[in-house]
Parts: sequence; structure tokens; C-alpha cells
Amino acid sequence: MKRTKIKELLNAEAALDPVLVKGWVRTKRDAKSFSFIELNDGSCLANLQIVAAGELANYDEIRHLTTGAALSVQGRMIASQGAGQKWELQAQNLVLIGSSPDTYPLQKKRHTDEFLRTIAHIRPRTNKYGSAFRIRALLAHAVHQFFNDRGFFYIHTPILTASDCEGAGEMFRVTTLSPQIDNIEEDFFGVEANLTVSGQLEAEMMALALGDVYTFGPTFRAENSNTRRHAAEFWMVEPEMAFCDLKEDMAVAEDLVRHLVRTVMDQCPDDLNLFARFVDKQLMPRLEKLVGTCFERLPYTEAVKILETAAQDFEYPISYGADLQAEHERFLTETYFNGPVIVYDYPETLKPFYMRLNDDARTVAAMDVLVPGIGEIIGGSQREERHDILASRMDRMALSREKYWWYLESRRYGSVPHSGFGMGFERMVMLLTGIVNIRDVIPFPRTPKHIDF
RNA sequence: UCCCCAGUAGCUCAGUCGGCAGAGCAGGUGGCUGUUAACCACCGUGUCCGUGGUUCGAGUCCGCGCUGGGGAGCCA
Repeated sequence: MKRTKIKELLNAEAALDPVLVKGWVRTKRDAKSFSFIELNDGSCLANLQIVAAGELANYDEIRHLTTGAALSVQGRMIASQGAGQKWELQAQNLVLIGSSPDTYPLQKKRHTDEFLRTIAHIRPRTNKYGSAFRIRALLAHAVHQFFNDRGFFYIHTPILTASDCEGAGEMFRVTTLSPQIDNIEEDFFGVEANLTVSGQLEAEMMALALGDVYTFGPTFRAENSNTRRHAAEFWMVEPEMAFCDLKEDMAVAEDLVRHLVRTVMDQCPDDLNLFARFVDKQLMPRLEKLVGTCFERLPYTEAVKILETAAQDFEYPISYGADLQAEHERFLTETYFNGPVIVYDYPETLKPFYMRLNDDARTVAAMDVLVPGIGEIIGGSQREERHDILASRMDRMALSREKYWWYLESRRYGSVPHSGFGMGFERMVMLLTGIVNIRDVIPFPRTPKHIDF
């Protein structure tokens, strides 16, 4: 007999007989001569209530079932006689698949996130983390759906690379040499190789052939960042669009955010509700605001003016030419506008070489999407498509023309205006769940000094 | 990398002024005619993070170290 997932059973319109379910015991309550077992199989947040009567042949074994044990239960699903759930399963045959000794670390009570991080192999079995990872999966699917619906092609860019996309951020070195050998020519690639910090440069090449493309893959930063918003390994979504200017780029970014929020609200109401109730009381109002209002847009120059005249003391002073600090971004999106904001046209000196120089020759066509609670969730730009301007900008930033010869060459043959952006996938999961630590939205997070599991 | 905070039972925590190491949950046993983080009774549990010091006496005060967390920087 084929097993039925609990999600399907709980959504059933009518009683079913017989059914087979398999899952893990979340909790058990005993009456005098029978027991209630809450069984969860991960298909949804809710448990299925199993009623195990004292007449069952192995009832003595059932009586000793512990939290975490794996079961196979066959029986009939009927309308529940108790309040609190629509359906329950009256067990006719209950088999213990895997027992769970009393050292099982999860209990039917709240644990701290810090403790659960030390048992990352077990924590997906909790309500909160189960919901977070189901939402994460749906979100990944929604990313593909969004781009596929708009005629974008999903492309794969290299994980191993010899190029440093932005000249910013420490990279993880990849080598097959033993530590004593320092002759790079003997290394696997014969040159210094690293894990990618962005697929953008390669994605541009693909956009200049396929039109609209996107990448969605892992990214690696060796920065010694110890914050709740940074991980050494994270996932990034990077669309790249030919014949697209900054304005259209911003429109796609806004549409993407809105699509992702709406999809999760529509398709994960139960999981989302857990976060709205127990993690962040302001979650639903914030999400509704994200789908319901247009993102505020303002040039960097105006953002600086607002910050300069703000009735608020900042730790870091702000003036034209200074980068926006976390406190400045937070003020704009959380206090001044109280909603999503896109800041664009940043001073040329603040941004990487590939961003397109504006006509004022002082700013580049860059944009950052800022959201309450997270800060920067998307960063993008129109790319410099004019060969000579790009080349001279690379010279000024001391980047080797030889090393990026292929990137420059794309500007020689049929170069066109094109734009793109990068969206931190984990930050989107944080935005959607109210989870404040990136280590809690990645099943097995990697941060400095942490690579267990 | 810098600044700040914390570390007590398997877990979550309390521990007053420096004076006998505590509770709830989890686990065990028994009870309960349908429970909802079930409930009731009883039972066990400690390198008080480590180390050095002050003191008649340190979980408590001081130094150093380790681990965890928060903030900043960097960024997504």
C-alpha cells in the first residue's frame, strides 16, 4: 500500500479508509487505555492525530513511544471526535520504524535558536525550521516561475573562476597543491583559482546572446564577517537583460520582490502564520505593504539631502560622495519612507568598474533596493556597454585589460545597453519569515570558524 | 577585525549582600473514558565554561583564556 502524505490527508473532503502514513512522533498523550500520537511527516506544518487503542497487539510498545520515533501507521481516517482538528487516524496497524531514545534533543517546548544551531542535523524537525525550509523551497520555485513566465533563460555560470568580479570581497582559494608548494604553474588550472563571488560577468555574455537570462546558484565570500546578515556561502539570483536600461531594471526588481512575496502569501499560509504569530508580529502588515505599494525611488543625491536634513544623529556623518551606511539605509526605509525604497545613480567612485557612467560623468547607473528590517536586498546596475569608457574605467581602477579581455571584447561585437541585478536569496527568506539571523534560514550555514555538518 | 553582553541539570532559566545548588520542561513509575505544549502524584540528575587570584569561605568579586550571542565594518 502506498503511503499518503499528511498534507493531503488533512486537506481531504471526506473520510478515507484505508490509509497508510509514515512520519515522526512529535508528542504523545496517554489516556487510561489508549493514546493520542501527533505524527508529522514534514509535508506540512500540521500534525496528524493518531488514535491508538489499547486493543492493538503492540499497545505496550506504543505506550512507550517517545518524541522523535519514526512510525508507519495504517488505519482509517475519520472525522475527529475531539475539538482542535478536523480529521484523525484510527490506527489498525502501527509499526515502529525507528525508535528514539530519551537523549533525543528536541522536546515539546521552545528551544533557543542558538541551541538549535548546535544541532543543525536535527533542527529541521522543529515546527519553526520545518516551516522556514518549506518556505525556502517554495521561494526557489517562485524565482524560476517568475523568470520563466517572462521568457528568461536559466543559465549556469561557473563556480570555479579565475576572475574577481568586483575586485571587492575576499575569495576562497581553490587549489590541488599541497600547502608547501607555492608554484602556481603546477596547480590544477596553472593559475590562481577561486570560488565565485558572482556569476554576473559570465551572465552578461549569455544575455548578449539569449536576451534575458538569470542565474541562481551558490556564491562564496571569504570575508571575516560576523553578523546576522552574512554567510560565507549563500545563494544569489542574478538576472541579466539585453536592451534594458536602469529604469527597466528597477521595474523588474520591484516586480520580482512583489511576485515572491505574493506567491508565499498565497501558497504557504500555514507556515507563514507560524512566523506571524511567534517570530514577528509585524510580519503580515509588512508583507502586505510590500505587495500593495509602489517602491519609492530616489537618486542618491536626494537620499543624501534627506539624510543631511534629518532630525536624527548618525554615528557616521553623511555627505555627497560618502557611501550609505547601514544606519542611513535603515533610516530611509524604516523611518523616513517606512517601506521599500530604491536608491539609484550613485557616485562613480563608490561603485565597481562595470557600472555605466551617466551623462553627468559623476554618477553611475546603479540601484539598491532597500527594505525594512533587512536593508539592501537587491543591488544592480545598467552595465557599461561602451568599450572605450569601460576600458578607461578599468585602467583607473587598476584592473587588468588582459585578464578581462573576453569581457571587453563583448563590447566590440554588437554591444548593446544591458542591465541586471543580484538578489540575496537568504535575505529574501529572512524578509518573508521575519527570521533575523541568516544562520537560521540556511539548513547548514557556513560562517567564519563554522563548517560543521 | 573592533566594541559590548552572556556561559548554572539533557533543555529553558532563577540563584538576594560573598555563607548548605534550585524550579519548570524532558526522562522513569503509577493514576486518569477523547487529549490538544494534556493533566495529577512520586523518582533521578551538576567539572556552576576553563584557569589563576582575593577571601575564613567564591556560582557570586578580580585577571587571563575558550565558547556563544549582539552591534559595527565589508556586503547580498
